[in-house]
Amino acid sequence: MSIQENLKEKTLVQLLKEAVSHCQSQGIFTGTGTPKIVLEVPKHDGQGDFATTLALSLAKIEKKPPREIASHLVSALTDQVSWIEKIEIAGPGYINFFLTNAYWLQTLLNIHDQQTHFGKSTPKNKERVLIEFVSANPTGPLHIASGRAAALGDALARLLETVGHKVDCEYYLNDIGTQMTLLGRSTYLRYRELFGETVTLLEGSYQGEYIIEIAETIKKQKGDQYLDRDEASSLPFFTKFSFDTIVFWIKKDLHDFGIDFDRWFSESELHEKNEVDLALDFLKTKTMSYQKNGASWVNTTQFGDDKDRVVVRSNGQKTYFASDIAYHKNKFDRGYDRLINIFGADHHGYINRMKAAVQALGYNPKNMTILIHQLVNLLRDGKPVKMSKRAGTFVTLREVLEEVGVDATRFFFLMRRSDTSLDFDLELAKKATNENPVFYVQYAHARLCSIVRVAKEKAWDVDHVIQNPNLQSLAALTLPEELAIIRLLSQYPELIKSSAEAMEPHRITFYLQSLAGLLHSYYFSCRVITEDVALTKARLVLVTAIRIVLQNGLHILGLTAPEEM
RNA sequence: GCGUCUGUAGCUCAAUCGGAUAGAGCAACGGCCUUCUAAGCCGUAGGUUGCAGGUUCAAUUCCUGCCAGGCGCACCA
Repeated sequence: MSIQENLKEKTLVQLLKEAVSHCQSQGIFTGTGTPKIVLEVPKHDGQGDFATTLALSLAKIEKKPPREIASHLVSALTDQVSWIEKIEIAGPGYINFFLTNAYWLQTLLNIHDQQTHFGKSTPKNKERVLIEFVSANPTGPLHIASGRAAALGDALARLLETVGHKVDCEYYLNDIGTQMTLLGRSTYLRYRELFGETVTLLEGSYQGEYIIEIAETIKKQKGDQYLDRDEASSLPFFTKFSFDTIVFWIKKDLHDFGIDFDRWFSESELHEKNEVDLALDFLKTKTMSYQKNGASWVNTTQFGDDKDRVVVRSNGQKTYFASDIAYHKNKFDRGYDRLINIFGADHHGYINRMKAAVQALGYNPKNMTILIHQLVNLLRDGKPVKMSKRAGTFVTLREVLEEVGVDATRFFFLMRRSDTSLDFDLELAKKATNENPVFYVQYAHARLCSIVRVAKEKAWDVDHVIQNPNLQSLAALTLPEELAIIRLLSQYPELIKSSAEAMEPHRITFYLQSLAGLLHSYYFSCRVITEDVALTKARLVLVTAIRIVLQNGLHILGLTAPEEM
């Protein structure tokens, strides 16, 4: 890690720790040991670069006023460190640290030194992570709600990789079962209809236009050869053809959305390899399952589920849950340290039963994280659009991508915490193209590129300037705006770590907006390219550093960083 | 009824492990292009953080109860 981070993380904390023990050895403090020392970046100007609430938390133990504790601590901090400008006690007992400009300028050197690696880190425990997401049933094109899961899962994967984990992305395909049969029959009926037959659509059958589209393709390719055959012998073909077509669409939609899964895992594969039976047998030998009323149940209640769950129905059919158990066993057996599942809120009832199942299988449920994202409320002109795949009334991800654009759609989904529901107003999203915050961020990047272009046109050797920065020349950066930008830049690595820890990519969108805001403001008030050679060089280093951080952040979100707009 | 998520400015949302004066964008109003991209900048206005208690030096944050909304509670997938 950077020298600077070590300074902040270790030395400042260390100094405080030493101060505490010093006070204790002098008998000023009666307690023993040190509480956890937290450094935070104050929200307001004039409160220092870092602050600690150490004195506040010590107050209770020592039974002394926090400010008094603080002043003891500060006088114990006699060890003079060159990069501390001054220390103040403020408010109820905060200790505020003001650091020298030179300390901050070091950040710019780090950024230029690390480039795309700035913000990356190495975890204490590197994990092999499998993120399963989207996994929508392949019975129709992806709709917009899947877009949220897709954007979230992909950003999370990039984020976890940035902090040093090995991440694979997987899509679980439900390619067998009653839904598949229903899909095949829906297409089959539409096929007959194309030859002039009057058909009665099945109860609950898929009725979207796309079914007719698939039927037409079959008609084109196969003519009337299925017309005289009975349904039973035709169905396997219609089911497979429909499935293949839809999976092709889904892959294409996701690819165009910037997401390519490492693996598409078929449910049927589990059955072919007998893994479902093996998993159920395994539970039986572990006495985690039992027979009741002719069905086979897993005792999930002992691990916190509301009720026990059926895995084999009394008619002999295995439930979906049985496949899920086998699937998760399969995942763990492939050697992953951590499983992450991203579910829509309509599946939140599965959390306890899946965790219980994992535990019944003998794995630690803590190694499986189920992330719930609340649903997307689709609106059109403020009025809710009811979506049903079967009725064929839904808005596809593709439609939104074509109308709103990939970057804006991704950003829109990632801007909100995943556990709040999200209103997606189609008219607003289209109309708001120019107002979407993603453009604000991307525009900042484009502006920075423009500065570099102009500088080069004016014969500045920008590359040379950037490649050879040193603290001395950067000392020309003295404006409060410039230092504010640098402080924000220096927070980037910590932001990435905490976002990854919390699995909350939305924090990055807010960070990027703040950074873009500072840049736009700075751009308006200060010119980078001036007659002042030293100043221009220093500012070129600054703006290119901003550009690197914007690029790195946008990359994690899966967005482009355009050079021109 | 039980479980779960949410409730913060007119709207959509932030708020670092419980910290100082709760912040942005949009919408509204008033300014700024002869100078590196005006998809921008500056300013004004906007709040009893759903309600009521509790915990403590400190609560948007934690706890309890209530109110409102979303979602889920199958031998469906």
